[in-house]
Amino acid sequence: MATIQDVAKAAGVSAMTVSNVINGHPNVRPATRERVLEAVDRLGYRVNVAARTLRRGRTGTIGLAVPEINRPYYGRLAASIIAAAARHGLRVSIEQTDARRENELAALSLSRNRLYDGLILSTVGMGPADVGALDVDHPVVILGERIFGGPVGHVAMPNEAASEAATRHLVERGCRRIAIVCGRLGGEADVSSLRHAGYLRALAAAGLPADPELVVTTESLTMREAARGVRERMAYGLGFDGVFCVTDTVAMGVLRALADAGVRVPEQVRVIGFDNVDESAYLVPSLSTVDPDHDLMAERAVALLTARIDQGGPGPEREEFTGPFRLVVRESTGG
Amino acid sequence: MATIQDVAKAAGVSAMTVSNVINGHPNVRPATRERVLEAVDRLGYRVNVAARTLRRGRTGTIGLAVPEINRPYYGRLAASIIAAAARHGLRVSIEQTDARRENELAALSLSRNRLYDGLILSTVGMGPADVGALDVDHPVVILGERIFGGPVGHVAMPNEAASEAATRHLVERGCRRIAIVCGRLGGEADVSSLRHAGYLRALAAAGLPADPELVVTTESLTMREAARGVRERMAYGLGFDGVFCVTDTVAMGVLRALADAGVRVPEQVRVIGFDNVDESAYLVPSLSTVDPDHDLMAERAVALLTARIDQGGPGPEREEFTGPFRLVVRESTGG
DNA sequence: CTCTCCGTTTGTATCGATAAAAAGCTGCCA
DNA sequence: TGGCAGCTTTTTATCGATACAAACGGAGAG
Repeated sequence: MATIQDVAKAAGVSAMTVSNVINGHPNVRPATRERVLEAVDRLGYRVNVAARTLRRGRTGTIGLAVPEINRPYYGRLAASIIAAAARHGLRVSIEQTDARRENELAALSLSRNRLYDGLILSTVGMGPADVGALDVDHPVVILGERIFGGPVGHVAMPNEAASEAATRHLVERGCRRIAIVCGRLGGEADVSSLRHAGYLRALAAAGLPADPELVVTTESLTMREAARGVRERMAYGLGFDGVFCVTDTVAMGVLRALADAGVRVPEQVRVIGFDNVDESAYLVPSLSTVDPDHDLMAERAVALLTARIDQGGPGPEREEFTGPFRLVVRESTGG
Repeated sequence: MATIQDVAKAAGVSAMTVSNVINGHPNVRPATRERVLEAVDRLGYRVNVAARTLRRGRTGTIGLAVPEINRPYYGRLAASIIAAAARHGLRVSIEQTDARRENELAALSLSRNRLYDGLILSTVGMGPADVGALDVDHPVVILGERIFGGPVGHVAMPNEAASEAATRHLVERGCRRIAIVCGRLGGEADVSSLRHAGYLRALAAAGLPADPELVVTTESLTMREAARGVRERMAYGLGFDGVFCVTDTVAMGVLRALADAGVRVPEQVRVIGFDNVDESAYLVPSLSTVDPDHDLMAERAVALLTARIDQGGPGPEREEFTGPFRLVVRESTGG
């Protein structure tokens, strides 16, 4: 594989001149540039990114750590982030954490290896006890909830407001006993707790009682667990006429469980989700949901990160951005 | 940020000894190892991957280029590949090509920048004219179809056989006018053409005529295009009682279009897909499909790639692996 | 005809880690 | 006590690109 030295020799110039040409520096005579480019072409020279990285101290790559890329929401997110990063001239390397605390911590420390210029992390498993890990000395942006401190950027969804709007929509469509399907409620600032809070607010605003029996908690936010949770709940009879699902993936599990029980949607039960993944519009019935503008969130996350990268350190203080949302009404709530 | 030199100084040893400790080399006295580890810990030392890469000539990262990570099949694939790569001690960097030829070519040349030790590429846009681009001098594994030459590894699905089995399944369930929804048929070895061939074989074996009107081709294999294609076809009346969809994503679009037209599945029309993505089991009706064992394919792709990486060059000759498949029968074919 | 000045080019040092080879050290045996 | 074998540790050189400063060369001024 040709090096910059080889090119220099072939073009009859010094390595520095080749470097200057490659990097588009001014003050290179056109004739020289020509000669160098011709040699680059002839030898099929490609810059060695490792060497450049070592010298410059930048890798040109950012890390993205998500629980599992194989979930519609994270796939959607990753696609947007890769596109946004490309606009900033950065590549994206993906780590899967399986939503496990130790893997999230490992991702944080990996980015300390200078493997990435910065890290975008979707925390799910870490808790307040890990606040120390967020006291980082390199650029980090947390995507999602469970933030607790440290000099990191933070991009969040409008969880409470959007959940309240989604639940209110069910109320407006005539639902009186509205269930919520969510993950475990730890009382912390995780996705389920925040969205649960919005759900409660909507109930209160409508003057509806908050029946604990209508809160279905699952081990994880997967289709399988959601379906299982709803089936168990229905074993005691259909006690609800509306369901707010904390994610669209959860909603898919719920729709399946309702279908298995012969419950018609939206006639008997109305269902609404959260995320507006691509599949939601094509389900039968199509799924009403909250659309959080993934592209904007991704763009902001990358922008917050590049700002921190450009200023060299982790960034001095905490920065936050909460995205907008839009209710998308479809068949599952009587569209 | 502390370097290996700083650690060496702090521990009162040479940099080499620190390196030996870090890399778990034998012949380091336990007491020394202790001292070094203590210093590493105290200074918060992390190895600089760029420097290591420069010296070793390996990056420890492989590239994965797919059309769009935000499609269930590619998400599923990426998840498996990331897991498989992790088992081989490798990280994965993802590029999105948007199924466009020039981006696929760019991915091939990027991997030449020594950014990756090797590349796994899902070709969709490239054609036989680009055979020259595959005459690579570094490790490459092509995933999927449209292979045409060059010293690359190749992992393929059992397209024809599985498509034939899927179509035969429809025949066995009593379908007599079976449609296929696929992408453009260029006559080349792309996914649509191969699966279309399997479909034709099954029809021939069953003594059914191959009616060109039953071939619905779409611009791209997305839910949107598939739904559009089926709607257009049905504008002239429902002329089929079974549909073989070349991917599950296509099937989702088809199911939606059928629902819009008030056609009942499987009573009036039976539908089968290909890929067995996670969502398929939860659709209503749940989708019969072909399960190609993604984990195995991913493991093989990574194994082919690491073999090529370990032997230094692109690898001498062409290697192929075609996975197994399994028919998964669910509600959409009368399960 | 010589001297500056400025645009261009080059030499040198360096980023941090590690392979390979050389040098130190121990302990053991003759 | 000398010498050797075998473990440990250090020295040296290098991976390839680039920042910086110094050197070069040609044009125009005096």
